Amino acid sequence: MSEEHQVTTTHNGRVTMQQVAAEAGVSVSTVSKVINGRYGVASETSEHVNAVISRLGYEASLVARSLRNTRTNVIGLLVMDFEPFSTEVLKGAADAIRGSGFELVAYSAGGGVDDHIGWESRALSRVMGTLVDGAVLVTPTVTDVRHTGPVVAVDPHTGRSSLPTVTSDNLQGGRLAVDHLLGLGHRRIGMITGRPDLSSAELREQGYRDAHAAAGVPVDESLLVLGGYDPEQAREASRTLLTMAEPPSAIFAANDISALATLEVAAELGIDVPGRLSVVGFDNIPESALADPPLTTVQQPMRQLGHDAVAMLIALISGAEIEDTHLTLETTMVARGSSAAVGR
Amino acid sequence: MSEEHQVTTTHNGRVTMQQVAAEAGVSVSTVSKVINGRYGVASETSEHVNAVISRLGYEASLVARSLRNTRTNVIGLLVMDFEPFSTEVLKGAADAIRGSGFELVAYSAGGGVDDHIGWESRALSRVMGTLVDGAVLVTPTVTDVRHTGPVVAVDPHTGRSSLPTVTSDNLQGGRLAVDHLLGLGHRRIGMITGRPDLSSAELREQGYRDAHAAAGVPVDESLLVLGGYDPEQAREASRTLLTMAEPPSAIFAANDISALATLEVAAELGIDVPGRLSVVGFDNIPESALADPPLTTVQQPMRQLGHDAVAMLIALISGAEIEDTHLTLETTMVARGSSAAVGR
DNA sequence: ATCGATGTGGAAAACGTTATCGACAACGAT
DNA sequence: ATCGTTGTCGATAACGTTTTCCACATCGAT
Repeated sequence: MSEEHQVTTTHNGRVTMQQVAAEAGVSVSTVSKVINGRYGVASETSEHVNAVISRLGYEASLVARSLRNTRTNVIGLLVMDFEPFSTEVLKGAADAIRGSGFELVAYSAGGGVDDHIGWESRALSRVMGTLVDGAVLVTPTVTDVRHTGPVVAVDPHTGRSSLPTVTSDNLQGGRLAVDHLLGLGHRRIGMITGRPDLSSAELREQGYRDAHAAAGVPVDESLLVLGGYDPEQAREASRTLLTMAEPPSAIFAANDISALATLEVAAELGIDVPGRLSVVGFDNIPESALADPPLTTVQQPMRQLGHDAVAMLIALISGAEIEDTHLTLETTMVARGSSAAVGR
Repeated sequence: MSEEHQVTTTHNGRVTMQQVAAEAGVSVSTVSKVINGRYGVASETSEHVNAVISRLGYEASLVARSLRNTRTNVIGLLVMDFEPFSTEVLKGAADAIRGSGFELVAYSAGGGVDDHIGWESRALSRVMGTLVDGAVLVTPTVTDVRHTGPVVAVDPHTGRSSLPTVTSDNLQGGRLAVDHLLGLGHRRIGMITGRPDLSSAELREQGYRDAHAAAGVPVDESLLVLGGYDPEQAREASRTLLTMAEPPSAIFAANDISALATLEVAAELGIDVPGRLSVVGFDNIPESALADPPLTTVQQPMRQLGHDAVAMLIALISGAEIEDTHLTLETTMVARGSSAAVGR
């Protein structure tokens, strides 16, 4: 018996197309055709080659294939870190990828996050066009990115950006929160505002104003205090509001972090929540459900963000011309224990 | 001025090494040497080439590089789906990857999960040796996998497996839970057991027995009822236990899912928890903290699992011979409102 | 002047695929 | 008999890197 047919594995341990061809007694061209179902191979040989393939357990090298073709059928999702927000987005993205013919891989910047600025650009240019056909960028604040290919940003804060974006409707969310409080009878509503450089903060504040305007309630400017999305600063702001001569009966914080700080300050001052003070936050982070009392807040549709981002990305990759590349998704109220009717 | 230096981009939009070489007036070999810091190129030309590289924004194609080299310096993490458990593991893995020189990518099976059996094998053989140097497998139950390279499984259930495994100590966790109840004075402790085919269930039950033995409390076999990790079956089991002639004062469920079912049944029957019945679960899923009352449970060190799995994988990739390839990590008690001293 | 060192650069093969194109046989039609 | 036609298959050139090896020049020493 000839030992010619002996399968010699590569140093890698992988079976290569060469080996399949040799074992089947045909050329690599033929094997390739069989695999890709190209026309021009007798059904007889096709079956034989397939038999050899499964016997040897051959799997095509994705790397070689990607080098030859330009498409990889993989889309990447880049996150700075796996915190709750990006994790939820990731889940939504995973849902959307089903049956699309694409695969999803998630990259964390973790590897070498020496300087935060520009990591997106670098990570992107590394993978784009070689490992993935397009990318979803999940980032706290989008710095502008020179992109080599289709990119969609999921960004809770920036809003408008030069690249296609899916974001949640911060304006509507702010309105929702304040409408909720107005509906409970509150008329003096304080607000702890967010980071002034982020459009999300600006929009949430605008929502606060719009809700007041729509209800015909004048805004007392002294009730808006800067919290900067920062717990310490928010604590300070809460103290300012709650020790006023005529303190508000409710506080809308631009951020759950800030809202939780407000709850702490209220507890320190012996102010009962929601008896004497209602508090509403924004984001619905996991801690909020566990707070005492559980925090009423505005929920961002995080999974939906991920879902719509990959849907949009796939459309872009397929060469479709999208009319509006800025999607904003609606937020929802999550009413919990920290808000109640005024003067109860 | 000559237009020779005009940069012609590929169809891909990427700058290639050819273009850099042409622009710099050297050969591709030289460019490659400069990039990889090989010996044999004058510092003068080196600087010049580097200047051209940054001017053109060149980034090496990872695909081509991977095809040539056998190492990719990427490790993959395969999950069936992004549920809470695998997500936490992922976070731990991301932590462990920092500064290791590797990058982490996460694959979800989502793409084509037509048949669940064997998806691990197929996904693995697709990426292994071409896209990644090794993989961490996060899977509900490890089916044995023919692996082409270094693989570490993170498996909450199977325990012993042919491949290197990181798992949590189910035996110790079971003891912990029952010790907690014994410490509260309970002497008749029911158990809702898990799926009999999983070693995790077996070990948790053994922990139950060990704790009893250590405390010198005899085990009443009629207090062990099969729950099978399934909510409906667990509900049934709870009813059986709570309607006995001499019902237990506490129940240890092999699973948070089962424990929550027990809470529901107790509520239906008008049994006060923790007044007349203490309940302890296992896993600490997110819902448990939100249950009424919040569930006392045993927490698996999920992040640590991920962390140790990549640490082990990196060691394996580096060719280290590991003495013990089966790591089991300790669990911890999370005491919440569903357990209290007996007969309070 | 000639010979080896030494320093610098490029040509070419290889990694594992896929696509193009041509070779060759078989065969029915003229 | 000759000529397209059709069906089957294989050689070969890419894709963008890295590495090995060879060529050439310069220079100090005999």
